Amino acid sequence: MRWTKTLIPTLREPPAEAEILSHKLLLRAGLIRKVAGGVYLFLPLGLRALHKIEQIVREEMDRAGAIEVLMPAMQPPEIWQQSGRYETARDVLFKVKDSGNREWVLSPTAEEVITGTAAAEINSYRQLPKNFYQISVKFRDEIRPRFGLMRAREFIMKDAYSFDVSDEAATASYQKMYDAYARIFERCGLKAFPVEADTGVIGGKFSHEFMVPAETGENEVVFCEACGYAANIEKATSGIPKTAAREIGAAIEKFATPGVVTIEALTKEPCKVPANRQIKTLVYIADSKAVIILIRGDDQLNEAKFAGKIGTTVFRPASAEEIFSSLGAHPGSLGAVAETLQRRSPTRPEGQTTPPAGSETGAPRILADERLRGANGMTTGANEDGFHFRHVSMERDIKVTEWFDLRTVTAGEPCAKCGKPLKIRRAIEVGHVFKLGTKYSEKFGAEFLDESGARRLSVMGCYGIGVTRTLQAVIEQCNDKDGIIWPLSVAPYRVCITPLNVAPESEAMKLAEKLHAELSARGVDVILDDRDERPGVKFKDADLVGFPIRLAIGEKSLAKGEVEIKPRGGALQSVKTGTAVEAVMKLVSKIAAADASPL
RNA sequence: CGGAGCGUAGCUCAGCUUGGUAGAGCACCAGCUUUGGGAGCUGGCUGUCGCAGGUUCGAAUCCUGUCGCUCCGACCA
Repeated sequence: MRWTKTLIPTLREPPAEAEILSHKLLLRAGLIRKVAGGVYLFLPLGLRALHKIEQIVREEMDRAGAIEVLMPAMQPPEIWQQSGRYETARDVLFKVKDSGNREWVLSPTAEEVITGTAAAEINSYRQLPKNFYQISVKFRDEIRPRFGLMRAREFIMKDAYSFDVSDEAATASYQKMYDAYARIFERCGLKAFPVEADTGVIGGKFSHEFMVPAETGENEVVFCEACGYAANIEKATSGIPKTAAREIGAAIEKFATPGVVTIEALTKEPCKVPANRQIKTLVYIADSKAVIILIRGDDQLNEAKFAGKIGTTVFRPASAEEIFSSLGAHPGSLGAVAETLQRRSPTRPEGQTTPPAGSETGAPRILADERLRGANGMTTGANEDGFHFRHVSMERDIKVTEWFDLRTVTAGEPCAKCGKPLKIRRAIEVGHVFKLGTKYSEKFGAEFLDESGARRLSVMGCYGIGVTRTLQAVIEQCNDKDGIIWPLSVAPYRVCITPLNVAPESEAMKLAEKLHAELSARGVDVILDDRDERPGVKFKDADLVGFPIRLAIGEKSLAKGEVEIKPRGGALQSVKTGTAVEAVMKLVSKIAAADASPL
């Protein structure tokens, strides 16, 4: 390819729309352009890099035994209602209407379509296992798209769906994908690592996310360097001890706390109650009902864990008014001591716009964090503004409906497996594998007949890779002050030939043409910078775009019968013109070996 | 959804407070010079000042509305 034949609109200055480095580089290097918020155009160079990643994904998926299909981006809402995700995923589901006012769903993933297809087409255990995958445009109605390709409304994703005869077989399929993912990201030059993850709106039994460490990542990962434990903070647990029990038997006692409405304030004079002896009371509205959450004063609620326990994704913190109408006090004086709840629950003010909080019996569900189990001598709000209780015993004074792990792990807590201190760092989620079980098989009747003629449900798994996000993650991880440093495997072109004189009859240009032809013939992606620009401009652009190898042909070295070969970010070497092609091939091998070196 | 900020040339931005014929740098075009790390000089092209209303003799500038973009928040009572 010749530079002047394609379009590489590099920018000297980063556009104001870009905040993080990889986004700036995507724009500056002329890889993408924004068409609308969260919606991007891939320019020729960006598309080439994207295709390289897609090809790696294809090769590894094929190698793992998956088969490629292509499913529609627009899907009938009925199947989404059938799976239940029309409701549970409604916040992210993109919906459009056609001219006949018929509604369509723009697919964020394709469990519904593929499971329906499997139900129709797979009838016998002889046809299993199967793993279908596709690489296609996906849609999410993001509340707030940001960071370029990181969180976009429209993006490219590889999604795969496995069907197996048994739980054990499904676990094997899961493991195959897990291994394939590790290879895929390694081949893309990414230092990605798997972490235990929450299953979110996809549902399922367990899952792992593949994470690329990056300060700009939107996920937090808890990990243990000693034993290798790693989990998304939404899922992570630790070996932190439960709250120590204190004097048994002290009677519960109300005391005045005028103006004290925060955990922090209660720790100070005159109350002086340490945060770890306080019970924090939170109120959420889940499926239009109030749910009380109790966690220790010095802990923080983990909403993802909470969401996983209550069985609905439709929830939000209650407003101060809702809280007052259901508990009789404002935030800051809340508690779950049984007598203060019974007093309120059965009757409710007339004309209330908010549905009465609580279950049929009138008592709200009370979910408590495991760390509070058995705690006594605690302090909590009295459901009366300006008053708290002390000497509260979890068991004696509070009727906890369910105990769960609801708190968020913090750095330094002991690892649950080995006891060493946990660390936390930010990361970009580039892949996610789920063991789904039979959740979707049941909804769509994906059954088959086993050897004995019995009807059984397929056991499923699903597996996603954010292809466009992976592209940006590569840039986020591979760059320096001058621009991108592409791994060989993903580079739009591996070699950039830079003649400093581009006059057609010049010796430099003739040699450039010859080397371009020879390298192309050897199967190397190569671009010839035939622009009539000053050397500085061409070098700056080559660095910005990040070609792994630059081959410069200037008068000075040409006079010595040499050309210059320089790996991006590495040392320049002069070689005789006659050996230039071999030298480049050797350098390609060397870089390839370095890229593939153990992480 | 709440809050804040910003919309002026392809890009980065000034001008707005105090209303009076639209600006700079880079980019682009032409010419000359230059030619190994984003060159210099001369000349030139480039605008729905986001959009719609309003105030005014006159609006990029003031007012209202609206759309878009960016950031923060939407657990920690």
